[in-house]
Amino acid sequence: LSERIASRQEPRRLKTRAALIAAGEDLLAERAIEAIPVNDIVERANVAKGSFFNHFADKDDFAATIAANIRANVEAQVSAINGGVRDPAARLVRGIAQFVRFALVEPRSARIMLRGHRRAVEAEHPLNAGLRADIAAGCREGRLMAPSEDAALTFVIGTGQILLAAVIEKGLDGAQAAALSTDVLQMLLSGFGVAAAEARELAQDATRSVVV
Amino acid sequence: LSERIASRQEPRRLKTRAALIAAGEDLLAERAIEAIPVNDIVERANVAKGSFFNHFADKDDFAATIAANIRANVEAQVSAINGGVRDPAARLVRGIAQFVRFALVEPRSARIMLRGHRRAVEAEHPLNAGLRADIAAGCREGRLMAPSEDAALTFVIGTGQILLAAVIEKGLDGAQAAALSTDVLQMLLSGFGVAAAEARELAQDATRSVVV
DNA sequence: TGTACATCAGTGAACGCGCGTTCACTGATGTAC
DNA sequence: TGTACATCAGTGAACGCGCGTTCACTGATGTAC
Repeated sequence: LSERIASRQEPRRLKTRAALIAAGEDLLAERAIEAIPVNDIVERANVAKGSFFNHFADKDDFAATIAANIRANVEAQVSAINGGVRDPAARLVRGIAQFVRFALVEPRSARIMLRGHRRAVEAEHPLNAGLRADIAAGCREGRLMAPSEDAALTFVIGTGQILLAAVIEKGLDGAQAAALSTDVLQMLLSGFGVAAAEARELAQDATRSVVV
Repeated sequence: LSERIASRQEPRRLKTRAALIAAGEDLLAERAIEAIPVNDIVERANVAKGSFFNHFADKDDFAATIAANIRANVEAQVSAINGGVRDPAARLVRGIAQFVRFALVEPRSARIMLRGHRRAVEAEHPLNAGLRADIAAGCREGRLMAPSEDAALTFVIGTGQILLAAVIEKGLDGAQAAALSTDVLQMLLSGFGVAAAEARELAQDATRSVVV
């Protein structure tokens, strides 16, 4: 939105900005933006208070910027993991598995995402649009069975969210997260009418290739 | 905890307290406690600022009291709806359907519950303890099939949470909520290995008797 | 290469508003007689 | 029933702290010559 003309001091500027954002990610992982004084942010970033307002209009702008960064990050990871994978059933579980991996690799960001779960159910959310397409394709091909597309989407989102929450809140390690994800994703595919044995295999493949 | 000796002025006291709590429920449904000034609470409750601190130690105490009330309320409703129902599969979907009904009947409270979703995954949560028992019984009897009890519990909680979120955030009416719940609960039971036709029937019974 | 300079991000003291909390006082309520 | 009283919840002005935000100034950076 606020595109700025590149300046000679761009590197200096970016360094300060990055420090602020890193501090914000640390603090937002713990509590909501309303409960975080600007003082805490700049202190952690080792930056003067005034600098904060050189970079962000206000606290809400700051929080929104960080949330948008994270969302874009996750979206990119999920769509990357499915590059070249055609089977809609595999795409579903691989996408969720990548979501879980994100929680393991970047727990700070995942925590922030979990807190701001507002628009998670919305159809317009890009992550959800991708899911919806996979579900629609799967139903069309007869690969997946679901009473309705809306319900299927809701069902999948719920599964993804709860896995994210479980990994973060219980502090699972990689092995535990992989085990739980495999079992839950198996149940998810069974819910779509995939036979138990194949569901397990697909779930295992997804978590193996992704969670490690 | 802080049991107090009954006084002559108990009714007067309770009236003020109820007004504060009602105001708090209105406001907490919109935003977190940190973002709600005490001024707003007492103004909406038509009560002097000082009264707030006659009743609650501080803002956090206030928010915690409201959250505990709501939780107890939901727990009572869910356990009531399953009185006399034996079949674990039916108990699962009826419990979740009651959860959805709660979102329809008391959207304010449901919104607050959704916001404070912190400990939702915890096994010790009474709602989850009940679920776990039903799942364990179902697996023992061969009525339900799941790769692990933990995964099954996670799966069910995720489904319940996402339905609550969908009803609240999309503002579904009773019919829409019933339709979505039926479809999602059918998929949930399929995930537990219940045959499609029977899963649909159980899901329909649960939402019919409960959501209306 | 060295020096003077323009640019622009960084700085932190200062401001004043709004907040949570306190407390001396008011007055409503039920009781004693 | 009526009146004096004790109790205790309600009241709201006052307090002072901490907050978000501003802005005049500093100094780092790259440029011109």
